Amino acid sequence: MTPTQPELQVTCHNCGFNSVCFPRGLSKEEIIQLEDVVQRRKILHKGEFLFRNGDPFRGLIAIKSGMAKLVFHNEQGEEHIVQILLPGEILGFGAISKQKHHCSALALDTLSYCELPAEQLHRICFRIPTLLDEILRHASDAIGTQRTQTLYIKKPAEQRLAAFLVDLSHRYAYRGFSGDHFSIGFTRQELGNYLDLALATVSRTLKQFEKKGWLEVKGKWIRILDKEVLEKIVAGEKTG
Amino acid sequence: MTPTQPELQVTCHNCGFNSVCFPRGLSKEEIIQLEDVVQRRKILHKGEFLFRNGDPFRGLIAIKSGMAKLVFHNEQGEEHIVQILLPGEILGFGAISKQKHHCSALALDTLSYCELPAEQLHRICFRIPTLLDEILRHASDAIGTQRTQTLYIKKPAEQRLAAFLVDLSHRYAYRGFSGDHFSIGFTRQELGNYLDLALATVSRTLKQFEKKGWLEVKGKWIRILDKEVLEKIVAGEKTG
DNA sequence: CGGAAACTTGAAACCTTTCAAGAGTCGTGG
DNA sequence: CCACGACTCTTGAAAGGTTTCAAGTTTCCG
Repeated sequence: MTPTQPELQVTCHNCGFNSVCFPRGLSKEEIIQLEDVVQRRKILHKGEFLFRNGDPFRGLIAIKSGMAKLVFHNEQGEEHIVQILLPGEILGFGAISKQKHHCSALALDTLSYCELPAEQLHRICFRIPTLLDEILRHASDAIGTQRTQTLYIKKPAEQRLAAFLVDLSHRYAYRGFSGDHFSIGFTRQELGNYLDLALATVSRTLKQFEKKGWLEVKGKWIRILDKEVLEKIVAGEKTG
Repeated sequence: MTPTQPELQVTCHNCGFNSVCFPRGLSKEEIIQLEDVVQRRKILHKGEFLFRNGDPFRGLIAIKSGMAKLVFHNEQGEEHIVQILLPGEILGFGAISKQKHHCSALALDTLSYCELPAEQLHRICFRIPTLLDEILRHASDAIGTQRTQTLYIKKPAEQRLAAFLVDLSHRYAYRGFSGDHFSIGFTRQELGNYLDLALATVSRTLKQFEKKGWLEVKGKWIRILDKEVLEKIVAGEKTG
């Protein structure tokens, strides 16, 4: 609680994400306790790493601004994008088990983040019992997210892309951004990698959605024009 | 600690899985404390539910014997098998977040299990600090498992099936069973559902592995004959 | 403004699915 | 103990969705 930059310092209690991030569900007093251990990290630029595969687990990370991608590298050196992370979202749970990262995380654009240090994690859970529940909830959410991802990969290209867009839209909206006009962060190549589609298929399907008037595509920016149809596509209802 | 069936009662400290299940990493004294809250449940028969989609989260479940499958039902009523569970494995983490289940779990054969009740979860973590770490580790493992599943779905049929078999083999071996001769639990239909392959493709690919002498297939029973080749397939190395 | 990177788009190739028919397996009852 | 029926599995052939390949077009950034 000794801000080094009084003017600029954002702490948990005055952070816009405190209802979705680490402090979710905590009382004002508990948030103040939490601030003691949460570290505000410096800014990263596009392509810089939050952590690399094999790094020791240093703590849970909350994205404050910008986007990140989580990538897994297999034996053959192929890169698989595992997750995309928006402001207000937390990453690092996968590394708790073995206390080291099995993925790399890197900035998709300029990014800032906070960290709940690993060595404090245990102690702070005991100091703030509510936090334990919240950490477990976040971990549980991470399982659900990953399961949803698996389920979508099993559907045809159209549904897969629609599911991605609808999911992103919800996540942006939930965190206070526009759910109708947002950046997908990924290039077509990366999006294809994430959804297990060829670059060409992503491009074609996106164009098809645009032709039908369901959305407007401008590079990485998407404007959702007909969310209901997209949600029907996700649900598997056929649309001419 | 008041066994109702002194002769038959298996408690954590004398359970064969206590190095992989809830008690993993706990001292003898801690295991005794844990036993106080872990409930031994009755036996289920094939097709009976451990819990159903929408049920309130009653606690984490550890399979003591038999196999279970975790299935998700989407809006259209399609069934997606999310996970297969072996003896000594834990399920239920996905339900912590919303305190209710989004999947159903049911016995693939005769099955017995233990439960760490939800209402005790918080308290027991405070009584046994080591358990908190272990619960977090198990949750973290669950994320890793689900991620691995997603990654395998992205590969061709051959690799996908090989990955499933090698994974199952490792998991059986890790829990003290034979890693070379085991049951896949699933029918071809279910295995196809799980791996996102048509029933026919599962059958064909399995037959192909058998023809090449990598394994012996007898209904649901598999005997691994050449684990090294299978692992090469998983890793993506081509094999004539 | 120019070059590199990202994206679009068509056509052929390919893996997997679907459809369908037949063989095998299991459990129950005569 | 064998027969029967139901379910499961195998296997072939055709259909289909995606990928791959490749050649343009656009966009981005120095």
